[in-house]
Amino acid sequence: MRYSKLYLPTLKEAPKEAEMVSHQLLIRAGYIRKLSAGIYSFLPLGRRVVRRISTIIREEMDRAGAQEVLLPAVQPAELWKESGRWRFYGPELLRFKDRKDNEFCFGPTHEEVIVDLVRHELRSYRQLPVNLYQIQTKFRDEIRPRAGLMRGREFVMKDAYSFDLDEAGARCSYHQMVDAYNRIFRRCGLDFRAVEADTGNIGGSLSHEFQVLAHSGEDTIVSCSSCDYAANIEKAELTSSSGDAPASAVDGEPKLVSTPGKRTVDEVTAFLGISSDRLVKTLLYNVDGELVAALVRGDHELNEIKLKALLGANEIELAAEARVVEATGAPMGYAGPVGLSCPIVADQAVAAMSGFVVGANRGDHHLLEVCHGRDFSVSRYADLRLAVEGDRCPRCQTGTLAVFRGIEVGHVFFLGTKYSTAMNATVLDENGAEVPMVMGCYGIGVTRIMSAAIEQSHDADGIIWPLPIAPFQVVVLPLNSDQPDVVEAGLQIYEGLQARGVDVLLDDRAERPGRKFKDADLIGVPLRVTIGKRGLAEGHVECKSRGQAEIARVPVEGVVEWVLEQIERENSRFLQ
RNA sequence: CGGGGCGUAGCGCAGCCUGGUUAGCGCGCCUGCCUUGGGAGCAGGAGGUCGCCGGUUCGAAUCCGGCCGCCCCGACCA
Repeated sequence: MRYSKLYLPTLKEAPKEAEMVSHQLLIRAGYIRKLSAGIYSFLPLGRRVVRRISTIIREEMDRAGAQEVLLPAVQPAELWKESGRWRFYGPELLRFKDRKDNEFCFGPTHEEVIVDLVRHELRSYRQLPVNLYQIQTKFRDEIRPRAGLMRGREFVMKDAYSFDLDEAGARCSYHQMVDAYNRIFRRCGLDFRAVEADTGNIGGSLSHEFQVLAHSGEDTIVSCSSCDYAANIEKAELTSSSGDAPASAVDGEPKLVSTPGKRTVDEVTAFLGISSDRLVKTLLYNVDGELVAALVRGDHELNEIKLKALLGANEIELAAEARVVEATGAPMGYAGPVGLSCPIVADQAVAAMSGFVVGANRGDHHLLEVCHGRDFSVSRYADLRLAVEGDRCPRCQTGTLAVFRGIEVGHVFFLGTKYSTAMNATVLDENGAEVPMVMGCYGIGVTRIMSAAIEQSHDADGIIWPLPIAPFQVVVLPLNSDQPDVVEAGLQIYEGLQARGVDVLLDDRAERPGRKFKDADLIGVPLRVTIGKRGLAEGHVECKSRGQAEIARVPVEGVVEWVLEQIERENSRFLQ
């Protein structure tokens, strides 16, 4: 491709709306433009990256035995009513009516459509397993779209759905997808982790997320220092360590102490001169309408997902201030378990404590030397807190957990028969019995990968694409557009590379060198061939990798080989 | 939805508080000259419903009210 013909508007300054690096660079480097909140156009460069990523995904999905389909984006409400999600999906589902007043939605996901497709055709266990996937645009009316492609409303997603006769088969399909995903993200040149994940509202029992490691990631993940355990922090289990041995109550009774104006853990512990692990936080939750108190040690954070699971609740939220005041008889900040009438659950670490500090359910007062069992009773102890750096690994019990930030680029779910049962997608098994197919679903955020790759790989000058997903593999810069020999050499190298199947961008603009360098760095093409008149006079050009400082002087006739070698080397790094 | 901020040329911004000539600046764009190893220089030029609607006023980018859009934090998120 010749730069002079490329629709590639680059910007010197980032639009103020972009805060995150990947967002700024995607706009500045001419990959995307915003149409509306969370809705973007992809310019040629952006389109190329989407295509590169999609190609890798297709190759690996096909290799894993899945087959590509293309499903409708617009879906009739009837299907969603059948699965029950028309009611449960909420405002994130973009709904509208056609001219005949029939209800539709723009698909945020395609379980309903795929089940409908398959239930009419798959009738026998002999036809299973089947795994169908598609790559297409989804729309989710996010509460708050942000960070460009990272959390858009409209986005490109690969979604796959597997159908098996039984659970064992479905598990096999699931693990095939996990393998395929590992290959896909490795081939995309991403530094990522597969982590155990919460299944959220989609349901099911087994789930993994694929998280690209980046400081700016929205998700927090933990991974073990010695075994391969890794999990989203929402999901990370904790076992009670030896330090958490149950404490026995000592004789005595709580002491009421005045703590004027001290509400937060920090304020109270500083005021009393104690460390925060000597205090127990009392959090009042509204659990499906009922009030429940949850206790965690002062230096710990409650994990709401664990609390929700423990209580088997549909909906939990921190109780509103008025409710807290009503239940405790005290202003916010002074809640405590002693004398509370609602059920009390506590983190297992609290079980190991005795003689601790809690709120007194009285304004400006706390209680010292409180013991559970003696001063109040806990209906259940459980693992309720958020994991932190250094916690013992729940799997191997020897390693410790490290905390990372991640960007979720893929998510696989073992669905079971939730949708097949709801929508009556059954086959006959070998005994002639009608059984619901066992499903799995597997998503990859194609456009989000673009953002994630940039978050992970950029510098002050711009993007540094991993070679496998770069819009071009090489950029050729003839620096002096007024020197026929320089222009001619550039053209020869360009054509030579094209002849070998290399995706090459020739900067044939009559721009000054500085601008060509700046643009090349900004758009992030991994390999660069620079042709200057002085070097050319000596028969060489300069070859460089975007992410590295070294410049190799290569004879003009050796450039094509140099590039091919680099591509070969890069690709082998990323599997293939 | 709660909190905060913003909307003036393609992009980044000033002007608004304290109303008053043709609404400025930088980048980009066009023409010419010049220049060609890290976003050059000089000269000339084009480009604006000041987000929208209404109000106050002799007069509104500026003051008031309503609405819309966008960004950030939070809640939320197969």
